[in-house]
Amino acid sequence: MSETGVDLLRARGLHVTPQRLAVLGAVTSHPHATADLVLEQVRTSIGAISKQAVYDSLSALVEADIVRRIEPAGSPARYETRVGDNHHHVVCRQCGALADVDCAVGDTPCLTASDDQGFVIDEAEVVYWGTCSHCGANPQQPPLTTSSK
Amino acid sequence: MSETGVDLLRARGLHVTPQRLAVLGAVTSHPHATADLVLEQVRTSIGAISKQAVYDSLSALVEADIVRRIEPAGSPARYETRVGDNHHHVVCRQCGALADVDCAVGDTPCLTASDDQGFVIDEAEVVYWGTCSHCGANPQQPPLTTSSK
DNA sequence: CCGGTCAACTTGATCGAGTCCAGATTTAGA
DNA sequence: TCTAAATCTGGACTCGATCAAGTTGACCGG
Repeated sequence: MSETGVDLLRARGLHVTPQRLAVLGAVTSHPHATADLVLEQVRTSIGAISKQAVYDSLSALVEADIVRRIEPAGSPARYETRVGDNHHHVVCRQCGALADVDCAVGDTPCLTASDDQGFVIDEAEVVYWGTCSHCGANPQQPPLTTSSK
Repeated sequence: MSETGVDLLRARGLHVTPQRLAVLGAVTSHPHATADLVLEQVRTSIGAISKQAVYDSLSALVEADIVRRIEPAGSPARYETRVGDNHHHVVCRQCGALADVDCAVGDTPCLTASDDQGFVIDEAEVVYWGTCSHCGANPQQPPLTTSSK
């Protein structure tokens, strides 16, 4: 609990600024947040911040392995603080909802391609596509991205 | 071999137009092509087509399960004609090169998440990240996306 | 063969995510 | 405190993709 973010930043040799702390806090309290949502959250918490500062802070945090960036097809980039564990994601085709799932087999079976084509593989990313429980129950009423506006 | 594309389109009840045939041909002869590359290729083959028609044709083909759309993070969408078989992709972090790989275990081990969070999963997409043989050999000289232009 | 109907195409504008740039400000360490 | 380096601001801009209105052309029935 004493990992106040300050420690995390200091440990990486990054400057400690209110903006970065707020960005880190926003990502922590809103897993899978988009850059846009982070911007809103940070503005709520510290009053004002530029879009540029958010992107830069997020990039710095990703670079420092403090947060992880994920980009499901058809969605803007999302950020989460869970790094290091080998978990994957489920995406709802209808509403875009995103949830965490642990790796299917526990180990890392998917990290070994049968034929690596000469590539040196360092990461396997798994995205499950399907329908969330809400959309499965209400197939006619997509809760998001309706043609409003 | 007699699947001249016309048959494929007819079988799905789609109108057969020169534009769609050309788009399908471009994707067939250029696996993993971006929409932009398809546009170029089609213009070379039939002279003129609008960007809109390319996107529309590609969407129709994807909808009809004739082509598959893949969207690696940080890249524009790419299209390929291999549908039905359960293969995945390797992406080079440096140059963005993309190659096919078969599923690691042959079956579909990755299609079963340990905890589906209430989602009904219908597809598992695996993306391997790494370095291609070319970039591994020339780490200092990224062959693409240099600051030209 | 001929026309009718509706899908498909064209043009042009728009949108959203993300990046880049120049300049002002702030931080860390001695 | 002082200095160099890193960071933040605000706007313009790129790129991929989509929307909207109107015209063209493919398919079907007569």
